[in-house]
Amino acid sequence: MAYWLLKSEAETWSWDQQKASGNKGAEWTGVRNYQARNNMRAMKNGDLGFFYLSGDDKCVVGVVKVVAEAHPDSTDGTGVWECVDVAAVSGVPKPVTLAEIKSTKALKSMVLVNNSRLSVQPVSAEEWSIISRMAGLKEKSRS
DNA sequence: GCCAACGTTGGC
DNA sequence: GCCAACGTTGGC
Repeated sequence: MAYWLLKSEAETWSWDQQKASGNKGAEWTGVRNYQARNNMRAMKNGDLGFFYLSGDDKCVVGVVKVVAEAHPDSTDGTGVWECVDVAAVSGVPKPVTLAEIKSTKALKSMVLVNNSRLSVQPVSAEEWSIISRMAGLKEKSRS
């Protein structure tokens, strides 16, 4: 069981759209970066991820679950890029902002802090539990 | 709107 | 295979 962080812009793919896709989820398309693609290839069904908004929002707003492992990205014609399907698990009672993450010592080494441009990132179990707590998620929704 | 960080491209 | 030029992302 691994943890991830998936970045989106609200204008492109919002949390509302993610929720509306229901339990079947939706393809996480549009990733055009090898490191991000490789992270998606490493995802297993049932892995959890934070849904993070970049741009104006810059915060974790929800939790998603991998429901289909890496397969070709239907929006890509080159055959190079892949995506996974993710489904919304729950929104967070209290969004966790990038500023909060940056000011939390234990999260200093997060990829989000050190390589903010990577759009699909691994999250350690410790980071997952800290942010879950900050977000006001119940124990059940954590690991 | 600016700029730093990073990735990709293309010339050599 | 190196590196300069360029484009994109994302935080401020």
